[in-house]
Amino acid sequence: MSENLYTFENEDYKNAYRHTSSHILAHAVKRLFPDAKFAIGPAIADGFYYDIDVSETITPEVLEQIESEMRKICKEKFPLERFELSRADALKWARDEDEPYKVELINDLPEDAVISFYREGDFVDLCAGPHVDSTGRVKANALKLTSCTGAYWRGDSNNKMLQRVYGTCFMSKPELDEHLHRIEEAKLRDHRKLGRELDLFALFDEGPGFPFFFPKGMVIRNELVNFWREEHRRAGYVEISTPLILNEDLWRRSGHWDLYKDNMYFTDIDDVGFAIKPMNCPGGMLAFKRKMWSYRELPVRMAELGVVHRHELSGALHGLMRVRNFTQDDAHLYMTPEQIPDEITSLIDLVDRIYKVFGFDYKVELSTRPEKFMGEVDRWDAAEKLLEEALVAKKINYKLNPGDGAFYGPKIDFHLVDCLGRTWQCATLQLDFQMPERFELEYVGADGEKHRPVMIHRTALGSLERFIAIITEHYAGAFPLWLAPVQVIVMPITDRTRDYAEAIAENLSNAGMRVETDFRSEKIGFKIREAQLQKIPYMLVLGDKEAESGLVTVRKRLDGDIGAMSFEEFKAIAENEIKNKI
RNA sequence: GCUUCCGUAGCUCAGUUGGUAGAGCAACGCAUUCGUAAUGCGUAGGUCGCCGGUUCGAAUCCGGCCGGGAGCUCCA
Repeated sequence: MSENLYTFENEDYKNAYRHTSSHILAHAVKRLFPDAKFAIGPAIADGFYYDIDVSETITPEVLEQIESEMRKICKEKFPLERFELSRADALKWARDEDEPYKVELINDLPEDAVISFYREGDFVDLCAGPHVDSTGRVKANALKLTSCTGAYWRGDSNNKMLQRVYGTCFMSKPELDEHLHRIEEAKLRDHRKLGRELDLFALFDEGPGFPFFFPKGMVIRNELVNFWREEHRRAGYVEISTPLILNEDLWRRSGHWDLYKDNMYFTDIDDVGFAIKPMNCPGGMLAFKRKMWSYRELPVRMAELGVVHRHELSGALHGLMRVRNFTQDDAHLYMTPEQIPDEITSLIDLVDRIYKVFGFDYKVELSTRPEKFMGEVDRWDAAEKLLEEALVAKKINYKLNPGDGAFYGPKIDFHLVDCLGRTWQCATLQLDFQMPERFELEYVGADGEKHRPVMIHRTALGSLERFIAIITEHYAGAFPLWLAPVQVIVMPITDRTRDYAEAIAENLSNAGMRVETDFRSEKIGFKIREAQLQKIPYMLVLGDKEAESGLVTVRKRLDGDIGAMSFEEFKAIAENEIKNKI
């Protein structure tokens, strides 16, 4: 066996170690608050948690008390002893201990399950294990409780909310410190902070969930849209635009009224009910239905940068990641059934091509029929199979999310990761047999008969807002040249070189570059500092030497001073960088 | 929406047991003309999120709203 068996390089050991920590947590809570009832307490990616039902409110001060009690338990070095009970005895234990959540858990175990427990000192917990052999294995000084929040029992908002205590632990204090330091570093690239510092975008109290974009944020947004348009033009898309507000009847017909009403905003026009669109598809259906289509024209790929409004729960809002007003880079594809596999495959390729430009790593998930759904079950099964086959054919690793599909069809989602490791759904690809039925979409086939097309809903970026949030964190605000709001800042060292600097700036501007000048009577070090903090990719430092030689001295955001060169040479470097999006 | 914490100048934050507000940065003005991450001096800026209550007196205590953070639920 490897000598790394008892280190965190061994995932099993790490999980056992952290799982033991969660037992120690429960043990400590039990000592301090004997009336506490315990739910579940697993190891997770960065640590562990335990869901607890206890009358005492667990404040940060209480968290510290629990933490020091945990340290004691570590030092008391209780061995962890496993034992098994019959179902009847296990239930008797849970009832005697007055642990109603454990009773439920035991009752839910399969008929043939082995019901095991772990004992450490006088604390016993229902648990499948495994654990480390002693509470003394857990390093008392490398343990930290990080937060306490609410969490519904079994993740169901109809159930009681318990208190979830999160903690983390490592095998040594330096590793814990490093972990905490990493989290602090990550917070520095939070898009909400960078959005304010770089003057890109913000949310105000006056519009919770309704984001503002400022001039520099709009540059990024527009560059993104230009890129998006070019990629879609090449992929055979046409672009449309549909209204923000449409008659209520349309939403009844689409099924949104029945299944999505709680998330929609409404208004009246001349006493007639209208809805503000939460999705672009119904409008897209009307755009498709405007004329009769021939099979020769299919597949039709209609894209739309659609502004949608959704009444998300206030607690779900999160910077630009989760808002109530956002622009989906939507598209609806209409095709014959035979064309489905090719279209799915080329969509997966399109998303991959786009994400590669940003150097993203993404996770793929396949979501199937939800509880609230439209249509027939066998149609759903067929659609799910098609999506699965496409993923398998492309050899893509994916996670299955049963019951997580849209109400009109199953979907493949692409998730990107934010600075704190949370994942956000961006691209989505949804197969839909329902809308074409509801809206009676038709095309004329080779046989001269009318047929019903199949439809795919999809986004590539997901929403401009979320995507901009993700790239802001991904680049930590240091956007590549093609996206940078200010690409070059021209800084004369003294007023003597102001005219020269102005001329250079004008030439750059005429060459299509986004250029700013800094003519303030500040020292060059100060100007550079500010430009660095604004993460401007190129700084041109122009003094007497440059004015005389007709050159420009270039400073790069990352590499510092890269020396003097001709204006043309600099322009060529910059243009190459922009063209290749590096 | 739920649990919990929070809300003081544009930003980051002080403000001791209730006695009606302070710093740094930014802004503005003046001086400085400087070679790769902070020149100096000065000026201005706040109904302490909002509403109500307790009190002789509230940024501070209590209640209700609004907004935010973390998480749960839900989702692009």
